[in-house]
Amino acid sequence: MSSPRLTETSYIVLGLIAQIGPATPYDLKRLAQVSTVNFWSVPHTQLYSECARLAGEDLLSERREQTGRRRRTYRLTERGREALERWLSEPTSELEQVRDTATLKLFLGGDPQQLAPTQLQAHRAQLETYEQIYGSFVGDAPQGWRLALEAGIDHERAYIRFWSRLAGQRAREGSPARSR
Amino acid sequence: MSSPRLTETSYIVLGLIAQIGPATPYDLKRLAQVSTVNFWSVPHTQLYSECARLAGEDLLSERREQTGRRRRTYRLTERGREALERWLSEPTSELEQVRDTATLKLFLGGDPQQLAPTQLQAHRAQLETYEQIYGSFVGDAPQGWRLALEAGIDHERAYIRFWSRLAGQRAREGSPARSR
DNA sequence: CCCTATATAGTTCGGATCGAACGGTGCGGA
DNA sequence: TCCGCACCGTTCGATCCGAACTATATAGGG
Repeated sequence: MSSPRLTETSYIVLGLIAQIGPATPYDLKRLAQVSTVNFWSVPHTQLYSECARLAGEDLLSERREQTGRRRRTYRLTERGREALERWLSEPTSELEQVRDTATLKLFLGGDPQQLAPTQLQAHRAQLETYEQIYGSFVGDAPQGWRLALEAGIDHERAYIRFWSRLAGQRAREGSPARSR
Repeated sequence: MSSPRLTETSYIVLGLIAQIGPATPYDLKRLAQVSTVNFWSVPHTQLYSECARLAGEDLLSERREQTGRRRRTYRLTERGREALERWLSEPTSELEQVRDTATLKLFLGGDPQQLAPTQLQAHRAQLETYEQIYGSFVGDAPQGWRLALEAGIDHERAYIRFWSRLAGQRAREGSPARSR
């Protein structure tokens, strides 16, 4: 049991199982791919190790098939549900962490005019994907899913505005060949 | 020399040195803290190891004080500058990666009304910081710095709009006690 | 009924990343 | 002189990450 030391990844596992019921790591993997990826990416191998770890902490219970693939199915324990509820009810003042290669290039001196078209295309495609998913939620999706997706859509729109602005700008002031 | 295998972190190092001239890892650390953190965070220990690695690849040259702190100062080699220029001139279609604890809580069922005030406060403070830095750039900051910061400001505004919307909403539909 | 192709499911392993913690160095002031 | 703090640099173990691989199930063709 010891000191739990739960990370965000732990709560993704606990939280998804809470929403969909008993699941295998593989189920979680597929689910994470379409839902969570937007604001928290987890490599799939970690879902396997994380489930095992949480089972060791008695936050999940594990049942394993005796034959064939010997799949492990996990479900929430009472302790697990408590830990999740506790975490969910605490607000956080933590800010987002972002890693964006294109902005980095811009920062280090990349040419806006050259970067913008590619980024615009990528972000427009992403926005379209999100909107499609959003459209497929009728009333059945949990509130949290809708809200998180709305946040993602907002951000894609912000990126599109940003890169559009750069694309639409004449080569910008005399731009003295800085640095060196 | 071998196969360089450069990561984004590598280019941050090369790029910052290109902009400010010869520097120690400690210089880079302080600089990164105030400039890059917005769209790419690098833990400071990695700056030390990364500089050493790049020197091994002949992309940086290293000179070390013979006495006292024995600081290592790095400067760009010709090869380093070429590698940097090559990377900067390639557009990328990669999208941002985000990790945002608050959105995660929302997604997993956290109460919007409860999360919003804390997030609003945090994002407002962050926006203010950015705007202050932006104000301190008169005309002297490189174009990339201004643009990257503008992107950061756009995103903070998006977050503020988003959380404001949630804060300002009556406890939302009957919100059937979903899940379980 | 067997063979192959494809989707599903799970694991291994080495390298990259991370950050807490620690150990020196230099300087200003008592 | 020597104390204390800010500055500077590094070590180390833990975690994270993902490419690559193995194994299982199933469906369709012959």
